[in-house]
Amino acid sequence: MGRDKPAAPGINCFTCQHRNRSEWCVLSAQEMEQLNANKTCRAHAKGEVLFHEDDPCLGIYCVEDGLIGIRKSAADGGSVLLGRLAGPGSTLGYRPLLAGETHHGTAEVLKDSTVCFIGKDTVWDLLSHNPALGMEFLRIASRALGEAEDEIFQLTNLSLRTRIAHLLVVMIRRFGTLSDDGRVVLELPLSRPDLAAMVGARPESVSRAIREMTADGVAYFSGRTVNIPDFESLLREIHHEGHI
Amino acid sequence: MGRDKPAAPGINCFTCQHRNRSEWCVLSAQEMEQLNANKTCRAHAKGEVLFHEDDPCLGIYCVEDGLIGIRKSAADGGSVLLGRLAGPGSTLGYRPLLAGETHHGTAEVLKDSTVCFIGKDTVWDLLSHNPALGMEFLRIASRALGEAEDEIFQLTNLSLRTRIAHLLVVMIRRFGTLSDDGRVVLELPLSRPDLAAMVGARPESVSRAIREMTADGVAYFSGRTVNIPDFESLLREIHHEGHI
DNA sequence: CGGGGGTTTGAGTCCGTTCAAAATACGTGG
DNA sequence: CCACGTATTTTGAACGGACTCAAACCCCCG
Repeated sequence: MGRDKPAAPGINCFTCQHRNRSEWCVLSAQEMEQLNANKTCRAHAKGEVLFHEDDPCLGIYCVEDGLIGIRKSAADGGSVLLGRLAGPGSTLGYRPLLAGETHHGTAEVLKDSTVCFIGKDTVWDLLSHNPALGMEFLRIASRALGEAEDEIFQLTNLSLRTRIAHLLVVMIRRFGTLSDDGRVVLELPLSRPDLAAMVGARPESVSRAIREMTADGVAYFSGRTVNIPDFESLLREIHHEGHI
Repeated sequence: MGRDKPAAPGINCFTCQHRNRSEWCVLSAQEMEQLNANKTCRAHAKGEVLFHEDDPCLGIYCVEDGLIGIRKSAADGGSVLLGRLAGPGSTLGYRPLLAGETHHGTAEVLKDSTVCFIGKDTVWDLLSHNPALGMEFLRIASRALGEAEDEIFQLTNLSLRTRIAHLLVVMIRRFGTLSDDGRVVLELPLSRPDLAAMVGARPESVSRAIREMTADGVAYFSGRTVNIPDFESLLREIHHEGHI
C-alpha cells in the first residue's frame, strides 16, 4: 500500500514468455508491433487495485508476473473472490469490454505483480483487423463461463469441505508440486480470508473445515503450505459427496 | 412426455421474427441462405431433453418459441437451474461448442417449444467467413459470464428471500406486465421445484420465504401468478440486505 | 521482549435443510 | 357437474451446517 509504484519496467511483447500460450499468439508481426507500442507496463504491490467495481472499462490487463483476483463485495463487508485467479499469462478485464459493460468487480493485487495495460482502442482495433483474436477471446470467455457455472453448482450442492477439496485440486494443478508417489505439497498464494472468499464462506468456517480434513488425514495445513499424503484420496473426497 | 414429436414445422430463417434481435442479424443474405438450408427444426414437448450433461456438443439450438433451461444435477438428486432461461430468440449450447468442451448441463424443455438446430460444421463455417458473428457470440458469452458471476455473489452473500426478490425482478422484466402505478402481475413459467433450483434452494424453503413475503405485503403468490402491489418496495428489498 | 496482524477456538444463534404429513390443485372418468 | 386419484404445494418439527461475536492463540518482526 505505502510503497511507491515503479514506472514501467522494460517489458517487450516480442520477448514475453507467455505470448505463445496466450490469446495474442494469433497476432501477426505487425500487429504485435502495434500491441507492443501501445501497451503500458507497471509494477503493482500487493493490495493495490487495478480497477474498481462499477468503473468504466478502459482496456484490458495482461499479467506478466504475480497474481490478481477479482473481488465482488457487499455493503456489509462480505465478499467473494471469483473463480479464476489471474497469474502470469492471464488476461484480465476483457469481460466488461466485450460485453459493453462496466467492471462488475474489483481487481485486487494478491501478490506483487507486473502488469501490462492495453487501452480499449487498441484492443478494438486489433479485434477488428484480426478475427482470430476474437475467436481466442471467445474461447477464453466460454471456458470462464463454464467454470463460473460449475461454481454456481458447487455452492448450492456441495458442502464447504468438498468445495475446499475442489479448490485444492485446482490449486494443485496450478501451483502444486506433485510427486509420482501421490504425495503433494502446495503453497497457497492466499490468506485465509481470501481462501474463504474463494469458496464462499467465512474464515472461521474454513478454519474448522481444515481442522476436520487434517483430523481425517486428507490434507495437512500449516500456514499457507498444504501437505496432501495421497492425492487420490483427495479426489475421492470430491466424488463422494452425499453417499455414506 | 408421451406425446409424439412433430416433424420440422416450416420455419424459415428469413421470416423469423427474432432474427434482427439475435446474433444472426449480422449475416449476409447468402449466409442466411446457408443457415436456413442447414438448420433443422422441431417441436419439443415439456419435459423433453435437447442434450444431456457430458454429451459432446453437436451444434447449437435456436429457440423459436417456448422456454428451455439448463440443469446441472448431482448424484443425490439435487440440482440447479442456471441463470438465463432460453426463451424465444435465445441461442442455446454455444458455450461448449466455442470452448471446445462437452455439455456441462442438461437442456430441459420447461414449456412446449419450437427449436431449430444448427450443426457445428455450419456454425464453424459461418464463424470463419463472417467475423462479425464471432463478435456477436463474444458479446453474448461475456454478458452471460457477467450474470453467472453475479449469481455466484448472490449465492454467498444474499439471503434466500433476497435472492427470490432478485429473481422476481428479472422475471418481471421478461414476463411481467408492469402497470404505471407500480402494480405488477407476473406469470411465472416455472414450477416450485424449478423456481427453487433457480435460487439454489429446496422447494420447502422457497415456500416459506414466499409466505413471509406475502405476510409483509411485498408479493402475493397464488400458484404460478405473482401479484406485486408496489414494484419499488420489491426493489428496496434487494438493496436493503444487511441493514436494519 | 513486547506488540500486532493473521489465524484458530469457543459458544450461541440463525437460516435453510430434512423427513414426514397434511392440504391444495389438477385432470379424468363417471 | 361432481367424485376420485394423483401430483404438486404447503406446513410442521427437528436437525445441522455455517454464521456471528468474541476471546485466545501463534508467529513474525521490530
